[in-house]
Amino acid sequence: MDDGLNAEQRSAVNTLAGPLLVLAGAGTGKTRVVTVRIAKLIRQGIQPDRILAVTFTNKAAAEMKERVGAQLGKRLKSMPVVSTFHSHCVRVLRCHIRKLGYPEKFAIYDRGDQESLARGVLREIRVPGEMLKPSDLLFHIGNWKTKCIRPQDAEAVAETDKEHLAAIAYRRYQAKLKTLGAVDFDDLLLLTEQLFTESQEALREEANRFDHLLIDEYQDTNGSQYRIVKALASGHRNLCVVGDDDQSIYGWRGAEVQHILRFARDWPDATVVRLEQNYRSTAEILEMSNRLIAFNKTRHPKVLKPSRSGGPKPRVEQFKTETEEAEGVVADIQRLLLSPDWEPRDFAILFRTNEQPRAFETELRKVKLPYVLIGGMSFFDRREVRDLLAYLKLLASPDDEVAARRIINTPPRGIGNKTIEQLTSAAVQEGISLWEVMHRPGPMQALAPVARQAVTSFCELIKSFRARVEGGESLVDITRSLLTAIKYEDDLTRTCADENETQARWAAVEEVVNALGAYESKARKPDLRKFIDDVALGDSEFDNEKDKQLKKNAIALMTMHSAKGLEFPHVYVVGLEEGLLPHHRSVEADGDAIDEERRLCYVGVTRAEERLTLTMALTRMKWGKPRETIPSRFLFELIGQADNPHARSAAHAAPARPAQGRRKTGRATSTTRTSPPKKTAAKKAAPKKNVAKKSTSTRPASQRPAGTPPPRKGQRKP
DNA sequence: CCTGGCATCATTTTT
DNA sequence: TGATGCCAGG
Repeated sequence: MDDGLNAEQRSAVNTLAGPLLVLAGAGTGKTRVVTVRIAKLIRQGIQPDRILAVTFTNKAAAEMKERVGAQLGKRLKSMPVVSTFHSHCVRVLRCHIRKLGYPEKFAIYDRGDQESLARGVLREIRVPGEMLKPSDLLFHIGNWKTKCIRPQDAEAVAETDKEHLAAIAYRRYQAKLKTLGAVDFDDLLLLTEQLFTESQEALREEANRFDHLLIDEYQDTNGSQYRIVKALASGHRNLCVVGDDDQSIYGWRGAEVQHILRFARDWPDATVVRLEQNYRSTAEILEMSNRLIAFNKTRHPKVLKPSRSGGPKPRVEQFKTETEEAEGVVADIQRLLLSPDWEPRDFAILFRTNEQPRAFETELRKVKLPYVLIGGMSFFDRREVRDLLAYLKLLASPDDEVAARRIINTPPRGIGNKTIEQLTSAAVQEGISLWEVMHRPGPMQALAPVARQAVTSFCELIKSFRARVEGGESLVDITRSLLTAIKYEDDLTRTCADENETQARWAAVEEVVNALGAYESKARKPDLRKFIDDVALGDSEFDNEKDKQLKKNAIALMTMHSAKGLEFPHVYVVGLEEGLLPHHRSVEADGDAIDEERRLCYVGVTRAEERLTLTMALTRMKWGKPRETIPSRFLFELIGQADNPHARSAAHAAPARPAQGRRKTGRATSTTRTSPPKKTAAKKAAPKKNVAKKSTSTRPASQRPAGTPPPRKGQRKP
């Protein structure tokens, strides 16, 4: 049954017991190995539902489920549990969170909710916006949470004024979450971890639920996840982790490559299997990729070996502006699409930041090529979607203050800021929720009669619909009638500039209703809260939509982050410029930030199966102003001076470069390049490169001005 | 209380 | 450039 597996893959599949680390390079058939392995476990008599596979994204989970299903046929009574960390933690917490003093029906706050909450907290403690913005606060809280620093300890570690302020706000934020019976994304992990340390009973119960634990994308686990994994696996020790340290791109979210790097130390009897045979990309693409990633200092050494030969050479293209970059790329795609070999879905344009796709979108629209913009959590950020979800949340959990605030006066029903202010301060004083305070005679009497009336009827509205939910009526019906009751469509008509916008927004509302309908018809026992959880965790019907989008025959536009795990015949990695691909935040940060950017770039280029195009713009609009750019250092690393005369000449020219500072980029690290690699040269003139091996090992020291800040640690191991 | 206009502000990646 | 916040007028 493991026919067609190579030796490496086979050994990964056959090590069924004990700790196993699979170091799977890009395009080495990792998913296949994992699914075959799971299937094999089941064939050996392991109960499917005693296997827990944890993936990083919902998409990956869905895919894995599908493939395991395909391997085994549908006649299984149960299926392996495939879940993301976050979803699994929700499941665990729903059972045990009482032990931590939270209500069983806790609400999950997404980013938008967090922001509202943060805003409220800052208002309450009267911190003016210029001293600490909600996003700043969340940034700090996020940092602390990923480092497991509790609110009460944050002040001790705070250094700057902002941090001290944030520490105070953090206490309040966390306390508030708790009284509201809500948890944020980080809490899901943090609380699970806490649960496991505080309750042996809960830990035992959860750990005993499975005999085999499998973690995909292990390089992206953060501290909490790492400890949760350890806790769950230390009993049976049947832990299989799969990942590629070279593709660790979530350090900013607390992921630590160290976890995968030291797996063998954590589990001394671990088997380590390397998958290096790449089935995805042409030899030349791989050569570039290998050469690039070799500049990173800390990694499990591995070199991807090609199985494909031939194919067009990877190209580097340089344009004057980002508009021309978009035009150039799109024109190239258009040209290729003339051939019957390719269709739109074979193309992907990968970028670093979310402002980049704009130019490509307009261009693609202009020439009427179908495209999909993946990611960009735009859908849930849309006003109308958030509004409707807030109503649903309020129906599901009465104390959801953030939701309440959002829709208490949407559409306008005569509850203005002043009223809300009064109610809030009363709630703070009495230490109760906004919802509760609306039922206290005292604070209510203090309101102006008109406002009081408005508040009362709002409460009635919510209560009546909540009763219908509890009565078990169809959620879709309830939602439809709710939308009618609040005259939401009228409100949209009123507030939108034109009819198109109204329609678009209403369509989004309908989409939510449809998703609810889909959920309702699929779920055995539909539960509004579960639906809302799924939406918050990105595990909803919407994602199926997104997946369908990907399957739509369209050119894919996405960030390199969201491209992980995907592959396309034609890949355009765009915006290879200093400050953009090594993002300036990473350039300024010290430590391993640049290495992560390099990994990101590596992820980008290794998506390409057939043909890779790297592009950059010589000037790029920033904040409405055109700004000169500098070619990304990765460009030089990718090309490899040994292979390309222009890259070589660039390297030779380098000694001149330390005479820098003429271009006022303000950063000492900037290399004052005057002649970036010429596209034609890179494209055509590249001589046959049988010298790749040599070129990987030596990055001329001269290429980077000596002694410039980001110390080149890029010495690769022998 | 609501709205629209003006100013200001900040620019990464996402479960 | 675009998103958001604040203020003044309705």
